[in-house]
Amino acid sequence: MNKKLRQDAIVRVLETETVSSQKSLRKVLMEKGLSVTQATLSRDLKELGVIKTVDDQGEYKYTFRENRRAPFFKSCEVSGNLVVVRTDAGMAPAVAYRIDEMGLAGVLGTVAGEDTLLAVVADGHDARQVKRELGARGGGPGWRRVR
Amino acid sequence: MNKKLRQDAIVRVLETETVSSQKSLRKVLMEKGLSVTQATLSRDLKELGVIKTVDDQGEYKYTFRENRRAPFFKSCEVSGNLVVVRTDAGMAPAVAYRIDEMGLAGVLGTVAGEDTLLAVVADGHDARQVKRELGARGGGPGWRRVR
DNA sequence: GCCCGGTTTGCATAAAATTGCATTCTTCTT
DNA sequence: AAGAAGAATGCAATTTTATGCAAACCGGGC
Repeated sequence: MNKKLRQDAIVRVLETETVSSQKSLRKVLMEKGLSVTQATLSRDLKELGVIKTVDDQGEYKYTFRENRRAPFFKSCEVSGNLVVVRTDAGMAPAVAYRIDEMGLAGVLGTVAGEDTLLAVVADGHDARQVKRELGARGGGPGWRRVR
Repeated sequence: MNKKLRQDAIVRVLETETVSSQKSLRKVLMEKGLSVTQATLSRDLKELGVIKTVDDQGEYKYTFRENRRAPFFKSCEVSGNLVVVRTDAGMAPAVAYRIDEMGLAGVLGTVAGEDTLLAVVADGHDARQVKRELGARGGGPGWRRVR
């Protein structure tokens, strides 16, 4: 599909350059050989959760909504009845706390180190389901949010 | 000054109602007896760091940039050569880690409980200065950011 | 292949936001 | 109190963004 391609390109552009209008974003994309209209960009940006913010110099600039959300965790994998969650350095206890707070079905408890935590899943429950639910809550960059 | 009054009102409105355009924000303010033009609102919103986001229902809505920033800490006080920082539940270790990372002059080390941490300041250094520097980095809601 | 449902896109236009400029209001200074 | 410098605001015009609608496109079943 062409849409995904284009939206990926948009993400890449916004991550590297400062863009302050859909018109100029369009120009950049055109130069990369991606032909697209401003109308489509408006829809893409809405879909991607891109917003127009004001930077330090007081200029308008497009950025990702996600940016501001605190990175929640970096990865999340299953091993047997354990869910292994990696976080930013020092964040594991905080994340563990949040997970406890969520009260996910089947989670017996969590143990946090510095940048890793384990969630222990009860027998009879599926750790992969827990992983899925954590995934839905989203991680940091890399865990592209599903809408 | 009238400007502050108006901007405060804007903050209050955006905190309580869903507003999706400057025109409708204007209407709300007018009803509250605050006469203002859309142009001024554009400037106010820019100044306040208010941005147009997309909510869960896929509708446009104005919100504060600050919202998305992870609450860093809730309060920060000095007692002797200690800086006492209160955080959200479970966040203290993470915040302590961040503070260590900042490498502030005069901070010998930090000790974190669950929602409170202490930063120990060396003799000859001023704990109040450390507090000031932490404050500059900003806390969560309540620590209104200075621009 | 051909038709059907859905999704995506462009076009044109409406809606919304930003800005230059002139005017008014504030705050100092003298 | 008068005047000057700067901030704030309205107005009008421009620029930017959003969207209704129709055409183009895609994937699946027949």
